[in-house]
Amino acid sequence: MAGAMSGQANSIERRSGVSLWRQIADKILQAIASGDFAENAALPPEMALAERYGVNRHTVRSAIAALVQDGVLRAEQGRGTFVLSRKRLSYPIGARTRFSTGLQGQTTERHIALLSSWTEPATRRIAEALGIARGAAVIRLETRGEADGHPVSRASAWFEAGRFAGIEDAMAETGSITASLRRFGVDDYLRQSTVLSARHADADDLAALDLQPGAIVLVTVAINVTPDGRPIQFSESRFPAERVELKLSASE
Amino acid sequence: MAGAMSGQANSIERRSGVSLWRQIADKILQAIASGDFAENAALPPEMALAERYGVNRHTVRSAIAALVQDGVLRAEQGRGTFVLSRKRLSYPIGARTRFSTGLQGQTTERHIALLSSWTEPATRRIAEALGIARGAAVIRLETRGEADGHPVSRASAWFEAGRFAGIEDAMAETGSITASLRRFGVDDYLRQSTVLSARHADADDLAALDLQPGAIVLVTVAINVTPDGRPIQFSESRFPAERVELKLSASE
DNA sequence: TATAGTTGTCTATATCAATAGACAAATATT
DNA sequence: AATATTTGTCTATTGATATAGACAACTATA
Repeated sequence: MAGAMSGQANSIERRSGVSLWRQIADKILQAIASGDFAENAALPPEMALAERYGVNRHTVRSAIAALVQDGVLRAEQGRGTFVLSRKRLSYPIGARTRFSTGLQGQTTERHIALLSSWTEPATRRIAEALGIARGAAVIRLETRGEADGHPVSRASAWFEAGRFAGIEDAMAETGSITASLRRFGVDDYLRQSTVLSARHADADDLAALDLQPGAIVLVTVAINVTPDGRPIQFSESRFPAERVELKLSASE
Repeated sequence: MAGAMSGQANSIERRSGVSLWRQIADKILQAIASGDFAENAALPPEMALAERYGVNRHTVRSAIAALVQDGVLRAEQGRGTFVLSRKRLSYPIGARTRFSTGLQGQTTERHIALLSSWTEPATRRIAEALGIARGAAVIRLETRGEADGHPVSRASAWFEAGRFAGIEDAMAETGSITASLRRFGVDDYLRQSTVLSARHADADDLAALDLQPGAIVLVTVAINVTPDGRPIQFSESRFPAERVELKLSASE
C-alpha cells in the first residue's frame, strides 16, 4: 500500500464545514475510482489510514462506515476492509452524445426511466435556448439514466410544447430520447453547446441517484439542435462524481 | 426576490458530513453564478433566507460570514448584504484549447505563472499517455492560470524530458504553453482526449486557488498531440467550481 | 495452540455546529 | 422625530464531530 493513493495530497482540512470523516470517505472513493485498488483488494488497516491522514482511528471508522452503508466497501472483523465497487463509468460527451450508445462496452444494460413530466411556461433562459417566446409552453421531462440497475444520471429536459406535443408518451414507451424525437420527424440531432459545472448534490439528486448526503454531482447544461441548427431540446443533467466521469470526444 | 433562486431545490441535508452553513454558502454561490443576482444587488434579509432554507438565522449568518471572508459578499449593518463578485468565468474546452485565447472578452488580462518544475520518472499512467517507457524521465510543470489578478486554474503538466529539455525555462519566459512548445518545433497541437471529474479541493488547491476549505474543484485530465497524432503533453488541471464553468466547444 | 494483526464496541471528554432568544447598532422610511 | 427594517453581538443549550484509551471478537499464521 506504500505506493497506492500516492497521486493525491494526503491532506485534510479542518474547520471547513466539511467533516473529516466525509473528506476521508471522498479520498477513499477517489482512490478506488482512479484504480489505486483492484476490486476485492484490501484497504490499509484503520490504524494506518488514521496515521496517514493525521486523524483518530474512530474518524477513519466513520468514513468507512459511510462507504459500507453505501455499498462501496465490505468490512470483515479480524480480516480487513475490502473494495466492492469497480471503477467509475466513463460517460462520453460530444456532438453526438447519446445515452445508450455511450455506455456500450462498459455496461450490459442501460435505459432511461421517465420519472415525471408536465407542461410549464418557459423561463428566460429556456426561451433563449430554444429560440421561443418567454412564457411560451414547454414540456418538461424528468428522467433518470440507469446502467446495470444503478442510477448514473438525473436529467431535466425541455421541449417546445407545440412541436413536440405528446413526447412524454413516446419517452415512456421507448425509454429513449433519440427514438422519441424520431416520432416527431427528427432523424438526427447534434449537441450545440455544453456547459459544465459541479456542486454538492441536493435532496432530489440524493434520492434519485442513491447517493449519500454530501456527495458531489457534475452538472451539464446542454442545447441540442437539428443538423440545420434549429434548437429542439434544452437540458440539465446531473452525474454522481463518485461513480461517473465525463469523457469529451476527440473528433466531432 | 420571489422569483430569484427559483431554479434550485431549496433543500438542505442534515447529518451529511457537510455542515448546513457550507451547504447554504454553496447555494448562494450557485445563485450568484447562475445570474440570479446582479452585481451589487442585495441578498434577501437573513431572516428570509433562514426561513427559506429552514434553518436558524445564525446558521445563515455563518454562511454569509464565510462568503464575506471570501470576498463574494459585503454586509452592511442596517442596510443589507450585497453581491460583490460577478458571474463565473466560462472556460472553453475543445480540440484547440488554449488558455489565453479562451478567456478573451471575459477578462482584460490573463497569463500562466510557473510555480515550480522538476524532472521525475514517468508513472504507468503518464508513460501510457505519452507513449514512452514507464520510468523514463519526464519534465513536470506546476502552473497557475490567472485572469485579472485572480487564480482560475491550477495545473500539472508532463512532457517527455528528452524532446522538451528546457521547456521550463521557455515557460517561465513566455508564460504560455503554446509559445514554449513552438520553440521545440511544435507549431500546432490538438486536444486528443479530455476526462472530466469533480472533487473537494485539497490543501494545495486551496492555497493556489485562494479558496476556502470545503470548496469544489472541477478536474480535467487531458492529452495533447501534434496534428499527426504524436502525444506531447499529459496534464491534470483543477478549476474552482464556484468561479469557473467549462464550456465545451461545439465543433471539436 | 499461541501470537500478532485486524475490526467491533464501550466509556469519557472536548470542540464544532446549530438552535433559541434578547437586545444593540446602524440605516431607511414615514 | 419616530418607526420599521436589517445587521451585529451576546448568552445559553443541544446534538454532531473528533479525540483518547481500553478491551473484546475474530482471523490468519507461525
